[in-house]
Amino acid sequence: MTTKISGARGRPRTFDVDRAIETAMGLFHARGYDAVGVAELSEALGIKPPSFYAAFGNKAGLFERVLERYATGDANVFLHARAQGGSTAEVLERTLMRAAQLYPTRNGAAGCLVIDGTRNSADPDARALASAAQRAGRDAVRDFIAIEAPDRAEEIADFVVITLFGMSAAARNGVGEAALRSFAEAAGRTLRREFGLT
Amino acid sequence: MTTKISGARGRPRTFDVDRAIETAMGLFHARGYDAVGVAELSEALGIKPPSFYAAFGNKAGLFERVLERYATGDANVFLHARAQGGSTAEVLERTLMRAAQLYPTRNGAAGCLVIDGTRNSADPDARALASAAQRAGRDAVRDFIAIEAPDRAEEIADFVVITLFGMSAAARNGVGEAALRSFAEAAGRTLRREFGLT
DNA sequence: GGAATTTTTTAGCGATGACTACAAAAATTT
DNA sequence: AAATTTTTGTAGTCATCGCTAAAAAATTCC
Repeated sequence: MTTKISGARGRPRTFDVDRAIETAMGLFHARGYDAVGVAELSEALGIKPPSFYAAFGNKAGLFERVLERYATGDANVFLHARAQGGSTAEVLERTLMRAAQLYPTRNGAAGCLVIDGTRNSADPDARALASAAQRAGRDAVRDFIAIEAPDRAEEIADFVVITLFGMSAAARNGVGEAALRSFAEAAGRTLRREFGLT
Repeated sequence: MTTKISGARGRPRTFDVDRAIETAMGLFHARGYDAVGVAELSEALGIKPPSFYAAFGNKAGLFERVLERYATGDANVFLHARAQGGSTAEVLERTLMRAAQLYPTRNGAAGCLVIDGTRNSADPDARALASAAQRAGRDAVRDFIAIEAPDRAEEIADFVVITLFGMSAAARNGVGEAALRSFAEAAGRTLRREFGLT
């Protein structure tokens, strides 16, 4: 159980860092950053706290890795919606519809980890990490909108992110996919009607 | 400083319970239930923990009093919007506009205490109290909508509360009144266009 | 095989969480 | 004034928080 591919010296790790990040992601997503302690994380990862700190530095260090993984995976609804192409309105509508599919409770986790993972957290480091990830996501949406509507990009981006905030909070409160879909569809129509997007 | 109106026996209280509830409301609203400890609450109230527990039973007991006060005051945006009369759409639009005015950060607190005060909380009692208050608010909105649109009351109530969720989360993230207003106005127009309310 | 390196485990650190036993203090009742 | 009732402050309780010192264990390099 200790065969390691890399030729690194020293005693090899007995756990998979990538799997550990996935496990931690599930816990943080389900219950929020503060509510998941290092003791519980270590237990879930099958390691002892010193191994945890040797691998990730501290709790916020693991959270940073988790957010990085989260933001580059399927959970980044805008990134994947844009990759499918189409008009500005089509991409934004698809973004909202992907959120409606993704946000409802699955394996105990609901909503968006970046949006709600550190809400009410008492840890400034964790909050800053989530804030940075959120700003990056918002900037990507705004820059994309600016291609078609540079003058109203900020305004439209606000509308999209507030819509996602509502859907994430609702999902965390147990609202189901059908209601989220209705909300997303209504918001999509508003993007065309109110902001004149095509 | 110990004159008491009531003819109750025993040593009189040296602090005002009503003022204590207001102070605690501000702290819970600004930072969330879990992030405000009993030690900090006691300090802010100018009392020692035993006086705290004698007066409120426990931390959740104080939170219950806080929520009761919050839900019967100006923070209950729907209650006050309905009291001003008007059509269904007018009352719901006014509800959203009041939220846009009320939710931005004031004295460190932002958004809605009932919606976001226990988000990610590890305390099941506190979560249940906020859930009950939230359900009561939603039921009031739904019952009001049902007078004009009984068949679509649930659907429209979902739309309204998800909109409020988004505005509360956005306000807690620092979004200002102007952006909240735009969002509320767009949602108000959706209520008329999509749901045919007058 | 011995030295060097890295991760592991054991066992705990100090700080803070919600909460409380107990007795003194301050009021009313008799 | 004495008894009763209630609140007060002192000084803790135990559990959990994030985190770590120290040494044993498991690998590679020479």
